[in-house]
Amino acid sequence: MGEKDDGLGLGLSLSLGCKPNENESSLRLNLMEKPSQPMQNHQHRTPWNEIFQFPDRNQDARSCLRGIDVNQAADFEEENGVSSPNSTVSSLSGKRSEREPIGDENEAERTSCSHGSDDEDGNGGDLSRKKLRLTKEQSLLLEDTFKEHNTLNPRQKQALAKQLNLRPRQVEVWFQNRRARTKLKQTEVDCELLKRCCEKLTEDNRRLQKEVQELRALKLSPQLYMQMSPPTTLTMCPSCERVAVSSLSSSAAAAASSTSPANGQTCQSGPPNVQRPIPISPWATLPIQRRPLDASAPKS
DNA sequence: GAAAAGTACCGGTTTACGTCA
DNA sequence: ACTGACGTAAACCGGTACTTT
Repeated sequence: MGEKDDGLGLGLSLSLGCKPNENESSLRLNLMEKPSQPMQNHQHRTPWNEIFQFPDRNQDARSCLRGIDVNQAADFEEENGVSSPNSTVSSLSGKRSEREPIGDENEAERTSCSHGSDDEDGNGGDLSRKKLRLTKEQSLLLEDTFKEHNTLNPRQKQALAKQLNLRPRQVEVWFQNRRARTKLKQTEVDCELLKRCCEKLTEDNRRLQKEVQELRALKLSPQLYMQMSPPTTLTMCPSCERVAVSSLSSSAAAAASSTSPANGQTCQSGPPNVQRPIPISPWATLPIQRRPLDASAPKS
């Protein structure tokens, strides 16, 4: 895979020239569950109990939907091989089922859904996997835990599973799916943002192309060319090719006459010629036409 | 250091379930 | 009441990356 963006950390940097404070910015939804806390890359996993500690350990004081002290609860599960990703109901799954300890599933078998009875631990006679919808309370607790941290270490998984009356594998799957959902949502938002940026750039491009066309047309008709109001976009010194400011006012034109002399003069770094203002057209600083539009133009 | 095993995660897919017309 | 389409979410599969032995 390589990128290992770990779901929420979608690093789509949308720096396509969109101004950061434009409307697009407000479009960006805060789908990152923990934006200030980068998702733990599983290559450098930090033990959850180091970075995810609930401040209040008094569980009785909280609702059951808030803040499991997994470090305490995990003690109950300590004896079970913690980190085995238990497969679930499917007896058809091959390699995962092989390493699934069957014994500890009995308790969590009932997922407080009405279908729990025919679950048969996934190894019974029913070959079809039964999908057990989580209850509202289970989902709430899972969501709450996910907001605290979107990955679980084995201990946390065990404890959460214990609290939820689920299998650890179910908790693991839920977290995986939840990360995938979050990433998908973030991707959708990013796509929308990119789309807007693209539309804006397309519009800018269209406008600039139109302006270029107008300028080319005007250059072919010198009379109009001299009477034209200055261009709204960039101008350039013909010799040094330095870009001047846009629209030339009279004073700016005078300044431009001193810094960007027309008629083949270069803008030498000398004292500006203030005594002899050169009457130039506002187009005097047009960019050099390196590729003549009309190669058959008179050369004199 | 190389190889194998174990583990955790991810993307993609399958499938059960709930809803609605 | 039944049914089929559809969306959602639970579960699975194969692969990758990393650690441990």
